[in-house]
Amino acid sequence: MKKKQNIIETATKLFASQGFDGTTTLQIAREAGVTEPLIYYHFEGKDDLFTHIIEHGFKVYLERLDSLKLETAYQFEKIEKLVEVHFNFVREMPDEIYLFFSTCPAKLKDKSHVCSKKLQQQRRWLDAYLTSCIEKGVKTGEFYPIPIKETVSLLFALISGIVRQRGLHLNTLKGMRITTIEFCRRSLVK
Amino acid sequence: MKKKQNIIETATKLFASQGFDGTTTLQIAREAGVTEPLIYYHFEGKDDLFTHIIEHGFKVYLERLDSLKLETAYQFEKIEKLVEVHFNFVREMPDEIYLFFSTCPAKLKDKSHVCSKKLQQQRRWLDAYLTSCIEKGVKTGEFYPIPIKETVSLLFALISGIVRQRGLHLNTLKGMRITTIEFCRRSLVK
Amino acid sequence: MKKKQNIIETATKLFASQGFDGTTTLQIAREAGVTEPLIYYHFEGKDDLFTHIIEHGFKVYLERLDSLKLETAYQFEKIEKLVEVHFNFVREMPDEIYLFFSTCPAKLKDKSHVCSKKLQQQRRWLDAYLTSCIEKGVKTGEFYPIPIKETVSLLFALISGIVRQRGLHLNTLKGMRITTIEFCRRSLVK
Amino acid sequence: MKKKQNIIETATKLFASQGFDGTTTLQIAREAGVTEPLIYYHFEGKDDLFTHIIEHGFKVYLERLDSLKLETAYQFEKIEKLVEVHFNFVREMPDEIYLFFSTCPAKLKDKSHVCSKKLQQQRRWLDAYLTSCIEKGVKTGEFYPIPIKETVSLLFALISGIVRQRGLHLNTLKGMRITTIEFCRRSLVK
DNA sequence: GATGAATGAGTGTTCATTCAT
DNA sequence: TATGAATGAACACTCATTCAT
Repeated sequence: MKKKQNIIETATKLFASQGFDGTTTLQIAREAGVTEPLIYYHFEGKDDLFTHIIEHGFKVYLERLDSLKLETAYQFEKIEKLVEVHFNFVREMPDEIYLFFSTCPAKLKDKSHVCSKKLQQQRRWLDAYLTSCIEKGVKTGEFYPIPIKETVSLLFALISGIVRQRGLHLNTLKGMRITTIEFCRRSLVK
Repeated sequence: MKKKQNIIETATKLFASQGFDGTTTLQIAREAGVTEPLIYYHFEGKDDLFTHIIEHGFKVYLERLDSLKLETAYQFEKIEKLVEVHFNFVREMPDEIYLFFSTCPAKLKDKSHVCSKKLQQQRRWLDAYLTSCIEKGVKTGEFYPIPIKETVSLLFALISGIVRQRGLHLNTLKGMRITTIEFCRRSLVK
Repeated sequence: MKKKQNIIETATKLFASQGFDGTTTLQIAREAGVTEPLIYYHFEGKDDLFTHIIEHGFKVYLERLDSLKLETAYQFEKIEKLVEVHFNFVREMPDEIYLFFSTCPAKLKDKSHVCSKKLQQQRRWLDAYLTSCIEKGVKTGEFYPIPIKETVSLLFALISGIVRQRGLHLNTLKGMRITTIEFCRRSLVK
Repeated sequence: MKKKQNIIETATKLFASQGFDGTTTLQIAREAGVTEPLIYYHFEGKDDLFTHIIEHGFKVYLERLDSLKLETAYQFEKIEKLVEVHFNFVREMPDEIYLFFSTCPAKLKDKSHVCSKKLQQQRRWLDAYLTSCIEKGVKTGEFYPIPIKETVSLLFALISGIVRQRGLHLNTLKGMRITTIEFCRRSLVK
């Protein structure tokens, strides 16, 4: 059973660093210290292995997101928490979150593919969360009178941009977390 | 010569939508209405075709970036221009810019690869441009006293996040351009 | 022990309907409700399982054939009995007899293979039986003066053709038995 | 283009002697003196190659059958011609006709498969031809008053049995042709 | 008796690439 | 320029079989 875990971890790392198409089952097997057929004993195929990784990582990710749904006095606090969750997640599971945000878009073409569905679900979740935050913040006067949809989209882009950077190990500055939060605060909070 | 152009355009579109590894030379040939060997007549191989696309797109991209090096009274104006250049570029050459920002990172592993070099060049250019801007802005008091490196990194993440979104056609709101600029202005300018 | 029987019955059905090469041990195991290694506990391998089926079916088949060796007043009665034995056998053990007559000939290439030997034995038995019948029938004037070898071969072809048809469920007419016998009678008996 | 023909001929021979599942593409390639990918250049895959063989052989076969549709004074003449066509065909294209009559029934399970369709077509053709013959023969008193359907089925079984024998090289007697015809004549014609 | 985990050797198939024309 | 024919190397995947338990 340790070998199955080996396969999963190796595959996650390789998919994140080389893409799905750029990673071969032989490579996964070798780096995991197993033979190729074992992958097919534990999973239905390369696609299924990928799906398993996405689904598992996504489950953990969603649990964290759901823990954010507590009431707060200020809307910005919710945005702050959201940013922090992503910083924490990318530190603990950098490959998984990188896959959510950067999977080679070939996979996304097939709308019925599990990955496609999960990623849409993620997008909808963040959208709903951010929209609610900003709408309230604008209404109560906590935030500047800013366009809702555009700001949601922008925050999503910012978060995914940062996650991608970290996933690629292009940005390892310690102060990013606080800088990002303050950057957003000045933009949003009156 | 029209066929060569066909190959380039088709390849650009396919690489952007399916990734480098997910696109075959046969697919490029068929969609471009030519035969496979013709690709090898015009280019040394699949890698060379990809390189050509990146280099050409990059040349145009750099020309636009270089046109920004004019003196301005305010540093934020430079950032504003930079954002605008990217919005323009992604509208005119969505596939090319998507490739710069999102190429499946397999290619990036080989640091000596032309693509890798170009992309690093891009990063250095933006880094230098933004660092200079923000340093000056902070020094002159135009900007808040913010950490330089982190803010540069954040702006880079924001821009690449937005470009990716547009490249994937996930975000087609008209107000994004002005919203983005105002978002940054409030964060940076006192 | 019921599981062993399950394996045998499932394998017989699958070999007959899909051929030896078209049937996998996994398929046999699944449809028999056991795991693959159990097949290897009871048999030496796939080949051995096949051999066992052929040999067992052949034993039953031969016993029936041997019961025909009783003396009869008329030679045609012996042919009639032979045809009837095959009609009975194909009704009771359709898969087994189908395998004798139609096994994908790949197996037959290896002349030393048990299956090959059994099938040759069958052929020799039928050959001897029919040759003796027809020779006598012709000599005594019961039959028309027909060429021996060719008629034997023809009757063998007819029987195997009918068995194949039934094994493939292509021919389920009730009157086939009597029609076949009368067809042969008119051809043979003066 | 000679190589394509090589592939077809080699594959025909191997499919006939080892079955579809028992023949590998590598084996076909080697015996045809080509490399495996060439098979995939000329055909879509192993299935397509098989289909091509069946379709081509079947076309020739049907052309011969269609040449039988001439009017004759006696119905038995039509049956005689039918038997002769099969004897000729099996002498000239033994592998092809063997495939029609003996293809591993796995293929036949998929009713939509081209092979399945062709074989059904063959059966319908022979059925219609023989039914018409025998009905007329019985009505005019040329034949004995025999059951139509059963006799058709029997003749089909006889022909396919003989073809199988010859395809397997189990029966190479020269007198088979005339013996078969006379056997049928005595059975059918008053 | 019975099984979950594992594998060496292959299987059909695809790919980027080449070559003769 | 342009292509039909061809291939070495690799690919995802399957198979019959084994072994520790």
